[in-house]
Amino acid sequence: MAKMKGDLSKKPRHLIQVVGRRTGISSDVIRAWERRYGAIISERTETNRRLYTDDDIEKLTLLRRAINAGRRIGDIANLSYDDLFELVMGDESNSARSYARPSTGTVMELFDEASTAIHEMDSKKLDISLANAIAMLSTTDFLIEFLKPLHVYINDECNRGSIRYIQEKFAKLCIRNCLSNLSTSFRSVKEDGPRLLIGSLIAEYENLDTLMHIIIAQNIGWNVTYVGNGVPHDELIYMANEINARAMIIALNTERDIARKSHEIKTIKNLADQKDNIILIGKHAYNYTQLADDVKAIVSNDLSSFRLTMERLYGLIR
Amino acid sequence: MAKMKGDLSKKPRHLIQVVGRRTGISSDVIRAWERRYGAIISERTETNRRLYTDDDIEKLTLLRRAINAGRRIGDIANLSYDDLFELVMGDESNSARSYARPSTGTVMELFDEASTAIHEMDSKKLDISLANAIAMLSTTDFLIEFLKPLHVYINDECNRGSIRYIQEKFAKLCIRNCLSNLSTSFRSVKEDGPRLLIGSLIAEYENLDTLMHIIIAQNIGWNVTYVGNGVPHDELIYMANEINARAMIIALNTERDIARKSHEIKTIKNLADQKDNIILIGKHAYNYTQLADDVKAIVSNDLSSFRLTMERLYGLIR
DNA sequence: AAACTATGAACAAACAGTTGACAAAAATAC
DNA sequence: GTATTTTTGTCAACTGTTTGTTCATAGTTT
Repeated sequence: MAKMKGDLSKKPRHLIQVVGRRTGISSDVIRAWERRYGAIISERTETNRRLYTDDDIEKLTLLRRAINAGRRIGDIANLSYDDLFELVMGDESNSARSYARPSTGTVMELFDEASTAIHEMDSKKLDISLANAIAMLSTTDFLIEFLKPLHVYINDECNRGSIRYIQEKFAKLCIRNCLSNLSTSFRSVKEDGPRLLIGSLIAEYENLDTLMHIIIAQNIGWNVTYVGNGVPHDELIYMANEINARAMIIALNTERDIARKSHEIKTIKNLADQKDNIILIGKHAYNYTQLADDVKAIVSNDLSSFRLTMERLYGLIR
Repeated sequence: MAKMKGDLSKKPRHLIQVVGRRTGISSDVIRAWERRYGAIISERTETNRRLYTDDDIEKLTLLRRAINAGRRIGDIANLSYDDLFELVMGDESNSARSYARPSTGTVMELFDEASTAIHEMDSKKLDISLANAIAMLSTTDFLIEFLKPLHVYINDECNRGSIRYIQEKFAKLCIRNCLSNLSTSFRSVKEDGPRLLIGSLIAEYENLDTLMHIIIAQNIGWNVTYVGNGVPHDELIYMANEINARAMIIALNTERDIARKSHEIKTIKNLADQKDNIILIGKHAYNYTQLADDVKAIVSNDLSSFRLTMERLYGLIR
């Protein structure tokens, strides 16, 4: 994990399409911003293709967040990263939060900062670490390179006994909090993306991984409705049909009641209007591979493959 | 709050829409105030768009608070910032005890908006309603006049069967989300308030009411650490001592295991460094009145009395 | 060949500005 | 207590600006 930034992040290596997907800004718009305001002027290949760096992506992400908060692109396009950052932070919190920006933002340092806060049980410090990580990293990197490893770390340390149960709890609540905030800041990005229902069946617990999946789906452009854990399958069907969900995600994180859940998933498949797009995620999703084959559901075992799956689906639906 | 003001805050850089969002005053009104009373005369861009400074936003916010406190815009629009500030401080301290200020019309409308969103199962809409309510109301009003009734409403409607289980779940998750955001936006307001530990004992569920209590405590100035539900009492003691908590709040929302919990609360009382400040909140806190007398804990049955209690304690400690 | 990218022009929707009108609420007069 | 005037938020009509999207044309990649 923890690939050092630095090396890669300065290298122009992303095609415009990739940038579009990762930032949620269409390629046309990125080009228009360049043409009209010189917002991001990228390198080119010998054949004139635009190539963007990770930093470009981060700036674009900030620009989009600023626009979300009511800014006009023309006014902010050529602000520096720092000014933009300050602006976005001000906009997104009605009462000005103060973000302490760490000097150098490698994933490792961010990680250390967060784990120290957990050991010290300092929720304010942990909050700030998480906010910093969001600010420094692109959303995908934040989740995949930073938060997911942090989550694993917490579980491991707790199992090893080097942090206590209550530290695990408090840390996970801070993370949940942070994911909530992130989710909210993505909510109004796309005018009206296709709707996506996320939940888990009875005998499942709430899981931070599920929340991370939500962020990724929102980041792509889905309009997500999350209904939490332990939902009876007929309720899921009802809601999916009512809100005209174009896809449904079922989180499977325990090994209990696999038989019953399998049966329920089949029922959902049969009764939901959108029969085609059921995605199974979670620690124990692999137990349902056979079932998934039978009913043509998709099993997604990690965040990266989930992102690809949801991007593909998003493309198909539009 | 340690952000270097200076450069940026004097620069006119906010469009009217942004100002509207941040102050909760509609653009029409901002323009009307300028036209009629010269309240805030902003700079313009070359193309005649209004551009406001941070200071302008603060003055507008003060104006709104003054109006909330019963002033007339015509009388106060061209006061200086300092005069306005004193006025508002005076007004708000005089009426500080009566939280019934918002015209019922506003709250009603916000309430309708939210309940419609719940019936329609539109999480985006519900999010926006909640955000609107936060923008329109003071934090206390938001919680006591708006969110608490909404919470009760959801429970009632679900019991009556007029909304379904899944609607209840999704609505509560949206509210939780919103409370998380609110909590984050309060986190760094005060530099370092006294620390407060909030959690619940084993055999308790997470409850939105608890989250509302967190906001209120933060709003007063406490530095809150929330450890969630179902925490063993010895873990609570450990953490309280480690972080040097000046008070501990225990949420009691079920009627299970009252005897055991009573015993655990006694143990906490005996072993925690700060023995004096234990506050019992929640639906079933009243079951512990006798115990509270014995161990000199405080029982708080509703948000208003909780606010008073925490204010008093805050005053005593500082 | 199909999918992707670049460019510049054109377009439409959303937004901001101005002015004037209106109605509900609040203040004042009677 | 009722009638009036004043205050104030909202809205509509119209003009101009900003900005995302689309199209036609042409080049590149696989």
